[in-house]
Amino acid sequence: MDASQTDLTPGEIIGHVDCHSAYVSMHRVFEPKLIGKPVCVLSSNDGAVVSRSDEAKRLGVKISQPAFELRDLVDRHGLILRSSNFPLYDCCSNRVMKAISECVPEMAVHSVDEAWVRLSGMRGNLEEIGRQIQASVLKKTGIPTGVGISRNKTTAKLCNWASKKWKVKTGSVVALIERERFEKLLDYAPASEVWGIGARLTEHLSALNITTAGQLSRADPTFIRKHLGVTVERTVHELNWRQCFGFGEAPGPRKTLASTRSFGRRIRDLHSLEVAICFHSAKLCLKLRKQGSLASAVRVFINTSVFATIDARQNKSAGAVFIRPTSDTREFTEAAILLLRGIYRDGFDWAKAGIIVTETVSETGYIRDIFAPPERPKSAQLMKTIDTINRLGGPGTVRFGREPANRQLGVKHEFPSPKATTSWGEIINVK
DNA sequence: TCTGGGGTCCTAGGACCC
DNA sequence: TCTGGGGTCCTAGGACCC
Repeated sequence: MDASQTDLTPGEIIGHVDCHSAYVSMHRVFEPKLIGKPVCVLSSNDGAVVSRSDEAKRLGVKISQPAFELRDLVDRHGLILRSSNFPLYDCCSNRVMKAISECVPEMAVHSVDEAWVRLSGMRGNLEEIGRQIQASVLKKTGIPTGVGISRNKTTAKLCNWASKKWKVKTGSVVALIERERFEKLLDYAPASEVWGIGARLTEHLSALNITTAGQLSRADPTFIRKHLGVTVERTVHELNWRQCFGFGEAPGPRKTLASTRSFGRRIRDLHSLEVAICFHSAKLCLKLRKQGSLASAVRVFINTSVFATIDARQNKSAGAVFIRPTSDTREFTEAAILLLRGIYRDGFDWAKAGIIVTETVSETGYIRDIFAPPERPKSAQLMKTIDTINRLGGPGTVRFGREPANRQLGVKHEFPSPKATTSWGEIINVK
């Protein structure tokens, strides 16, 4: 019965801030000539669109559209493409988050381009506070944002949706903290725009004659829980002005970690897959050490393309448990290679490979298995030394023999942008 | 020819135990 | 002809997010 909702804390005010066309805006900061032009950022391997400017949207470009369909727009309408540049986004994201946090008493990062802010108890007009956040982030980082302010996360996000829908009229800030005004928005907004309602749930809801956020808010929570699960029930409660999703202070270390990649071309031999697995292994062990975790369980997978014909399609995976959890690249790689050899089959066009650490434990304070083999001597010192060299000299400065020399793993990257934040040679020049 | 990567939470179902 | 029931743990898969 209980969906762990609580009645609204009196005076609770939650805001949601996100960057407009995040990746495109971040490229524009360092390449101002892109401002006002139709621009798309592509996924790794230049596969599909992950971010597009308003101008590109007006040309009809869709999120997730495959890049090869864009050629005509590039030739005839001047559409500009950029390959993704994750170090750049990390750097910009940190600056945006810092700028937001300087405006509010409490902030929680939600994703690379979104943050929650708690405005409860702040004095003054809420819409005005939203505009101040927006102006401050723009001034300090050059990134435009939208702000939605309401009573809980779900309603704040819906307000932010409205701020984009009526960008000009609202100046991309919408604050609705009275229920009556919010209900008008509920009846206008499609159910698919509610946070937590994706494509599949939209279909299910539609079959139940629920197509607007307002209809969803009036659905029977017990019925919803029975048919669509407890998460959607919580969403219904939140639309009804209750609070089910906590503000979410700083999250702990990640429980699962993954490193996966599609290859730029198909792979048909075990050796090439081993090279890729060694690359992922080194990357994951670095991630583990950075967050102070050890891997206690791991899974390796190899897949053919999802677009391959049925009989040419294979998804293979195998997992293992570490009796003594580890973040030592040598041990981890050995285990991963053994798993890979167990699942590899000749005669298929492998398109993607990866490793998922399915279970982690804290470096300090986990209980040792008395039958576990002893740790390799000086493991921690060796890993620390490697990490220090690679931090100073750049990723891949020192690596194990089986790791690939080319850290791109043959991925396509045809439309690079200046490495303005990571390379002295390409730093931006202000005249 | 060419269609991302990295997370989260929840649930169903099988294995196993007593 | 009869053929338990309930708990826990694990895994796979579904659904979501950005």
